[in-house]
Amino acid sequence: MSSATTVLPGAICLVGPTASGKTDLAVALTEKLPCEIISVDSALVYRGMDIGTAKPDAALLQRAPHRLINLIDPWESYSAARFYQDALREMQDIQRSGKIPLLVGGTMLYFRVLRDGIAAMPEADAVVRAEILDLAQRFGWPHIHKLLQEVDPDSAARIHPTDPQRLQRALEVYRVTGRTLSECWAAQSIGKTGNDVNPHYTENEEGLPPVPWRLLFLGLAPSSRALLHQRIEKRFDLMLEQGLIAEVQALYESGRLNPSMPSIRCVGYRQVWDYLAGVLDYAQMRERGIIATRQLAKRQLTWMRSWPDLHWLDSMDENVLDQALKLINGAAIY
RNA sequence: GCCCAGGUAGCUCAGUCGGUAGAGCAGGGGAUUGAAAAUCCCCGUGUCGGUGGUUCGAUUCCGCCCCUGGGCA
Repeated sequence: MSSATTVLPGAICLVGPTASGKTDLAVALTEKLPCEIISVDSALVYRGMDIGTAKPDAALLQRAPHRLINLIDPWESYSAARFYQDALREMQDIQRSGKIPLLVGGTMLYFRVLRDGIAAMPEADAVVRAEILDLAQRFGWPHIHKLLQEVDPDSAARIHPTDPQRLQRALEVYRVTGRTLSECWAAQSIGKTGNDVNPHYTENEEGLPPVPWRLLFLGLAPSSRALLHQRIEKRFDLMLEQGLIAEVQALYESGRLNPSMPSIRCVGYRQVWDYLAGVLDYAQMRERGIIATRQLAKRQLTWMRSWPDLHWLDSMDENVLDQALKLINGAAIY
């Protein structure tokens, strides 16, 4: 068992809620260890969305390059499965250069997909989604739920009749493949950790397995939630000062975007969009932006609390860097 | 000082033709498989401003008082 474990290459995963200081710690780590950063963030993938996503600026990127940022335009969409393939490719590339991948971010589903793998399913199908959406708008989502119940009762039992995103996806998978979600999942056993999987994995119709890497999870969070909230408020105001509104205005005026798109649903962008559309006044926009960021941080912390083998680091501790190095050395990641 | 409109959950408010009250937001908990910074589910006892009166019973009707906003002087 342990002999199989030792052949696996190691990677460091630094996770934390928004505004916890992940980037600072990651950059500091690159200066102490032979590692390279891979971003694990569903918002940093968008080109032209810099201020509101707290994307590292050019000077910082010069010092510490980040992979998997600025991949797509805001009218496109990314996916967890695409992240898996992109991240694995970058991890292997970093490994070949003799360095350690340092995966940094707060998109916990992406980390989860690396850790557990993902079943073989079709990618998003714009035409089928539009058909389902049209039906939903005419007859309501509970009607979609009934349709799903007829073809995939397992999923219908699991998905709430008012959850548009999951209902749409489940019915989409069935209409495109003729297979139910449960059937797709059954072909792929998930829930194992990457540490236990056979390194000689293959990508096939059974889906993507847990990545054949030993993943060391470091969780960065401030010791008090009040402190994090303070930081979030300050950072949102800083974004406004730095020109968040102008950044969103450019997107608003591009004519290619609307508030139902994933990019415009990002925290901050959604609220400024509503401000530009006259739905919110300035004070409401600011308040809701801050609240939405706090709620995001809370959801991220919830994921982290349930994460097995997560090593906690206090972002307010001045010796955070030493603590992190100690954990990495202790895990003998290289 | 007078007139008007209000004072109900942390906030914004609805409501009770008199039988002690409920939405949204906030907050808490939980889900989470190709949009995840997304999407959804569950959780609501609060001297109904104070005080007297009418009443079997008042947050609801009436009187007085206090507070807030607007108007008139």
